[in-house]
Amino acid sequence: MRKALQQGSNARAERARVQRDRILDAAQRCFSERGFHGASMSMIAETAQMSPGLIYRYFAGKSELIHGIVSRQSELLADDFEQLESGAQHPVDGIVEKYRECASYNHDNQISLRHLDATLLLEIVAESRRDPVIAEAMGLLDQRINHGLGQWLAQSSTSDVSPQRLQARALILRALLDGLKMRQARDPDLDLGLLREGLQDVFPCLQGKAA
Amino acid sequence: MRKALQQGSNARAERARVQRDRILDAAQRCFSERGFHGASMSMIAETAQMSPGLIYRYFAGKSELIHGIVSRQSELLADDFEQLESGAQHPVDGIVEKYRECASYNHDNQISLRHLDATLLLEIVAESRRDPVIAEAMGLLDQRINHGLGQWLAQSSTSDVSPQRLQARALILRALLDGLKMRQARDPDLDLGLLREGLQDVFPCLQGKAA
Amino acid sequence: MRKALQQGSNARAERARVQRDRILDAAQRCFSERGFHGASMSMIAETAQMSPGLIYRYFAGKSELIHGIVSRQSELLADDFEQLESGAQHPVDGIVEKYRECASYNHDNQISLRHLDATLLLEIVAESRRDPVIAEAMGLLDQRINHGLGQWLAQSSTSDVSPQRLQARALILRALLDGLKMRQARDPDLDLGLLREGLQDVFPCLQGKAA
Amino acid sequence: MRKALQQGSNARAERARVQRDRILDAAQRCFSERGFHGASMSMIAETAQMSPGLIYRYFAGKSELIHGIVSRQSELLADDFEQLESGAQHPVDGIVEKYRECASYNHDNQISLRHLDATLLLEIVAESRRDPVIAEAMGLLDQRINHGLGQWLAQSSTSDVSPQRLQARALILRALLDGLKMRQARDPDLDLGLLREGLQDVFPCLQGKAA
DNA sequence: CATGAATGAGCCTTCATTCAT
DNA sequence: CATGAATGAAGGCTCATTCAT
Repeated sequence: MRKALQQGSNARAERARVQRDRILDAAQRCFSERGFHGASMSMIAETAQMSPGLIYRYFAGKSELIHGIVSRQSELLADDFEQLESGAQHPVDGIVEKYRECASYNHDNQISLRHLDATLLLEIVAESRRDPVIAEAMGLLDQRINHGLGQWLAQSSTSDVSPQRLQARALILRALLDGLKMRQARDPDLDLGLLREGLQDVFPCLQGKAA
Repeated sequence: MRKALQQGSNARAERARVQRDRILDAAQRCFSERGFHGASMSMIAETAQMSPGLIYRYFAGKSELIHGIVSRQSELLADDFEQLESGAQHPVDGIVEKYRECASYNHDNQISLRHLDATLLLEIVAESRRDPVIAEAMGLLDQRINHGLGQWLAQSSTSDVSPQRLQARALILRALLDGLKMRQARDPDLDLGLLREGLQDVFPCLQGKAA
Repeated sequence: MRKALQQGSNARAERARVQRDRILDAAQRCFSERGFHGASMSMIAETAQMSPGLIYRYFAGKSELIHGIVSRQSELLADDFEQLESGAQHPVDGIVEKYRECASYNHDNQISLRHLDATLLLEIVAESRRDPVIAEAMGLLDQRINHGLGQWLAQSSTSDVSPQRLQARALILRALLDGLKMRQARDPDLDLGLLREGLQDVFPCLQGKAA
Repeated sequence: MRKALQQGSNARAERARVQRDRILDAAQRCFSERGFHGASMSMIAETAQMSPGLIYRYFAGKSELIHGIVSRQSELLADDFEQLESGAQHPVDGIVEKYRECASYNHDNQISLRHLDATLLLEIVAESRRDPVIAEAMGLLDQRINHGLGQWLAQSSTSDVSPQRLQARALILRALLDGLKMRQARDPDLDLGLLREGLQDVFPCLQGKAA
């Protein structure tokens, strides 16, 4: 009896997870295409093939959708850092490759749910300044990225670099990456060769191998 | 008679200029506080102490307000590049100083009309993907910044750097600067010392003096 | 199960039909009283006892309301022509009677939804010159009337009348009828006796029995 | 001295007349092109090459413009009836010719100030039901037309036709003419040959020569 | 759990009219 | 007489959210 109940409960929870994901997929797609303010709840509902009302059973409101999207993205991030830290790929190659991935989707007007559309990201950051719900999600994402970046810098730098300097470089690297994302939003067809060349110039510095 | 007419015309033109500026001031303030979609035309009108209808005598619509704001900012940019190119200040100091200026306003919840609020900038970039009017304004701004940055890099690098490498570095520098702006939006109280330290690490590379 | 679903679907469709009709009724009433531009959507919504937003679930915009009104009227037209063609009533009597019906409502400041208020019709025709949605509706109405009139003239004329002459007479008859409607808008209390007398004078010509 | 004053007064009155006419010309043009509600006072002012405010020195409001247009038209009418009554032209030819005149302007998207655009006329009639100012002007126009039509019918009919019958025929003729105008609004490119043929069929009846 | 009809506040924009100059 | 900047009410329409079914 207990088992049956638990099974029922599990099944229910599983179903909820599936529904939430379906909604987030639709939301991310719509937000990417039309922007946070441009995409309506009904449009998202339609994309998710459900009624508008049902969304509110799983999310408290529109902002929560962003929250959900950012949180989900947060988890995907682990993979990227794993690869970076594994050293299997040169960091420059890693960044260029990642950039190419995001941009290609953007360019083909397809949307990859694995990456946050550059424009959407900007909107989210902007919105996070005014919406505490979104701010919370972004805070978490920020923390993870900082942690991951810090970790990698620590391992890839020589051991005589002071922790503060490490932090400083993390800050710069972070800014560089964010700025690249912003550029992606402005002109999606950036010359990848140029990007690689530029990165190769600065990376030694960031790893302290140029001093 | 002619003189009187011309005076009248001048006075009219002057008044128009004043009104336009008053509106743009109000708009920039409102957009910074509530976002492009969050600030309503009547709110802007109220801030500018005029009727909503009057705004439309000077601007064709809401997007044109952004256009106006960006264009105004575009002009202020010249000063920044002048200072950068004059070499009177080390670029790292210039950037840190500029950053401090923007951030301080941001932090005090005041708004400086001399600087584009970081959050607003993100929104503008995001919106520019969908709104041709805003896109045009941003295109112009982009061009100016790229030109300015290119110029400075060319003059501050050794002469044996290939044009393509110069371009690559401009790209990276641009991204770095953009990313810093983005960071400003995320966490306004950044440690300026850390920022300086980080910049000092990478700038030699960007100027080709680290190879 | 299937049956239940179908019932649900039917009920929904039925409700939609009812709502659409309720809106059209309200719109026709408001347009008749205040004109197309004088009647606001909220006024119509209030008359229909619903919120303004709901109207847009059933009609894409204000013009579509006119479209709906005209289409509805279009269907009622069939009855009129049936009676005309049945020959149960002399055409002159039919026209006078129809005129009396419309005018009486008009005169009592009541509005009959079964007849298009003369003033409203004029507005619709005028608006159809500028609004494609309305133009389409009027085009359909025109076609039906022309067809009906043509049919009746063909059957009530002697067989030796050329098709072109038939067309010419249809044109004149149509103009006469339209003009009567226009007169109705100008001075609603027209002497019906006079009208009958006048019609009796010209009808023989239109049927070719006066040559 | 008196003379000078009077001259001044005359000149002033003359100037006023010119200004009024200039405004009415612009208004008629704008109304014809965009409709009563679609043409704004500023648009009319611009067309008349003056400031919006100045219009209000000569006309109390938008409705008065219609009033002025209709009144002016009223005077032009005399010529038409004069020609009709002179008998220099067969009435059928006269009507067809008049129709052609109006339609040709309509069709070429030019606007003749000598004729009321068909669409505008419909709007005016519709508006006259709600606006007393316009109603008054239309009342006058109606009266003149009725008088003119009555006069002509009386002179062109045989003397044994009763006055009531004359009235009845005037009513029908009026409706026919109005309806033709309405048709002009609906489909501007009407076959003139067809029109003439149709008119030739009914005119004998209207003149009582077919009974 | 799911639906989707319904709400109603609020948005951007227009425009007839006024009035200080 | 003339200007045109300024007003402010109103209009059409959208959409996040709720709730009866």
